Amino acid sequence: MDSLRLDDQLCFGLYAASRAVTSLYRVVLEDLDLTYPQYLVMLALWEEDHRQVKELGAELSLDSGTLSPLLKRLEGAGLVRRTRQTDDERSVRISLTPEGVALKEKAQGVPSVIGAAMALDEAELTRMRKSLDRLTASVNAYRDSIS
Amino acid sequence: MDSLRLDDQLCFGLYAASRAVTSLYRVVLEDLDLTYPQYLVMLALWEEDHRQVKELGAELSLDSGTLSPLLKRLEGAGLVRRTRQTDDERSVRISLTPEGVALKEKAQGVPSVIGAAMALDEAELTRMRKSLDRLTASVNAYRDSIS
DNA sequence: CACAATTTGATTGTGTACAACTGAATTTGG
DNA sequence: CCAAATTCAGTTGTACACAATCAAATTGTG
Repeated sequence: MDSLRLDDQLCFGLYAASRAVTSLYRVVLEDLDLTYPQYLVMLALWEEDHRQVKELGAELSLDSGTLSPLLKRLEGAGLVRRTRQTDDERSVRISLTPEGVALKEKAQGVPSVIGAAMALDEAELTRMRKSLDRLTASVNAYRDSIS
Repeated sequence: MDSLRLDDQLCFGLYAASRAVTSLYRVVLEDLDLTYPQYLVMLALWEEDHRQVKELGAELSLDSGTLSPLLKRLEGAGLVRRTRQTDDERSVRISLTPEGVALKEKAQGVPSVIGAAMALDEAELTRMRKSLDRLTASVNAYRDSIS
């Protein structure tokens, strides 16, 4: 299993599955004019509004190089507002606009469509999620240990 | 399980795991001066040399918009050659240079490092790969059916 | 043969990802 | 109290992804 031929069965599977899911979201989110990463940010804000860029980055494992332009696009679309915090001028607070809050209604149908497309039963879904979480943790720990 | 809160547990897990694995490859492939997608192309060519762009695209599910610039970078690095086919001037044949062939030796150690980092036993690895493959197939089929 | 449809790769434009760096603001150690 | 270190967001540069479009070459059909 250490050959260059079989090596990537899992890694490539992961890479392919991730792109497939993203491309499904592309179609499903077309109505909302959101990309998948933008949708993730909106999910985080619907969950808890008024977050620092840093907090969003920690939750989604994305850095400012990705989030800054993404948040500007969401601001351009009128979904969020970016305001400097008064007590700490370094940090920027991201808040939903009324339009951003309202978009949550339109997003209600998304999960069930995605769920239907995945066609996995509850047990397999749970098992997979756990495996993925452990995989991410292992891989990140290993990467940090060697670099 | 259809709430916006829980929706993305699996999808986000997939997204996060895929990025984590790619970031591990970034470190591991540093020595070879390859990105992960470039490594995938090299794997495909080590497996079978002299392939059309179209064939590589089919194997990796990547289109020419991704592959054309990527292959030019590999050509710039001296790893592959791009030649127009004489019998069909539309198609471009990608061939490994001696340097490209030689790089395979340096890549021998990659799979075991990745395998160690993932820390999954054989059974879980197999189960996960199968789940991912089925997931990809379901999701792609569903996407095609609605768009 | 003519010519419309298809195939193939390239190009353009948008949007992530992420490393590396910058600059301003804040915190901390002495 | 103040210089050094740290934090935070933003910017720059490189490299995917992928939709849309294009041009050239080939193929199928009448």
